[in-house]
Amino acid sequence: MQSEGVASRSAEHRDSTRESRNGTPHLDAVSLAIIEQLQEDGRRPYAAIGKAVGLSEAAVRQRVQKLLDQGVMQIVAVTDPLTVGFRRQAMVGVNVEGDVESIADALTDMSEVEYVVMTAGSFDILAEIVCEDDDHLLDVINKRIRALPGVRSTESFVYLKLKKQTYMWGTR
Amino acid sequence: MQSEGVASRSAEHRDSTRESRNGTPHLDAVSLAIIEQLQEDGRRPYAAIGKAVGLSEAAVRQRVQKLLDQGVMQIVAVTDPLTVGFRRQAMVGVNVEGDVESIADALTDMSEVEYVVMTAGSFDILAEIVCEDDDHLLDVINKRIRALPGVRSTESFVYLKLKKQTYMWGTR
DNA sequence: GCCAAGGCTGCGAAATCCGCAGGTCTCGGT
DNA sequence: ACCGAGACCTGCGGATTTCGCAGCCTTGGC
Repeated sequence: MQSEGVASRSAEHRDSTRESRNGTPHLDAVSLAIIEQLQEDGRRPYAAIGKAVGLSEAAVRQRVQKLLDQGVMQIVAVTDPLTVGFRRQAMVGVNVEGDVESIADALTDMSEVEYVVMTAGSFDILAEIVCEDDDHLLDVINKRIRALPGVRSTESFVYLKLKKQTYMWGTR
Repeated sequence: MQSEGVASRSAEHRDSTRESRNGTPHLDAVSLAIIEQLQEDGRRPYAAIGKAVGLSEAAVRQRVQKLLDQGVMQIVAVTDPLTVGFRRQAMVGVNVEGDVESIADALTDMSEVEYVVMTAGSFDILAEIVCEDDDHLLDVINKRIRALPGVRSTESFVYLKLKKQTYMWGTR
């Protein structure tokens, strides 16, 4: 049953999370509600979530597991690295000539890069990087990122202070 | 099994999280190790974490609760709003004349703003905003942000595709 | 109509969470 | 020096939650 092959047969039974064109699943209202619950508290018991969204404990558990497996969401601890102590952080705007996506992929492969997004505007890509110290930061930006073939230019914004960080879209 | 814990029971004074001048607590190695565990899996059982860091289940539970209460970390579900479906996202660079922090606070108060960071570079502040649709996005940027007294200029980067999003500083 | 697949429910059994009492250590006041 | 307060840890039961699985229902293909 581990088909997972290309298999894209049109055979499409009903499914709370089915694939659309690029492989990103479409979510129904119940899954959205479950995610909202977990955005408030990632450790909330399945039974409590079930009560809130109108499903049994087991059903919630299965759906959560599926959302996790599909990579639609992740349940994790988030912190402000600056608060936690060591490390330098910065956002880097990148301009690319040629294939933007391949550069984005290259950035994604770097362990120091935590966040990569392709954008419209005066930057093609924004990447957030977390480093040990200034030397490390400098090294990543100047030696690694600027060295990528296709990178036309970069601009850096070193983090001074994180003011807000939430994950509550949908609940307001 | 000699729990290879991180705890070094001697040199350390008491109080695993004590305040420094700005109110941000200083964390000891054990708390860092606990956070690392929860960055891998926010639902990992306390007993398993305890085994990994060399503490009892109850001790881990107390520390996690404290870290949560202090706001040092949060355990939540994170998603890519673009994947989840609706909503437009953008990063906005802001230039300020006068008090930067008060503008940052004003941005923090907006529910559409999920992320605010003060930076060094050609922007004073970077803010990530999540909106219902293009109209909403336009409204927030032009009517709300630009209207703030002290905002000299803004530049927007509309998100096209999120490529990477991790929370694993410290584990590499 | 029949069958396969996906999803939901309803159980026990196992594991986890929770609250609390009791012990140790350090600091600071008397 | 003595003693109390505060912070932290451990060790327990008991309440909850998680887990795995069998069974039922519905949908869509053949």
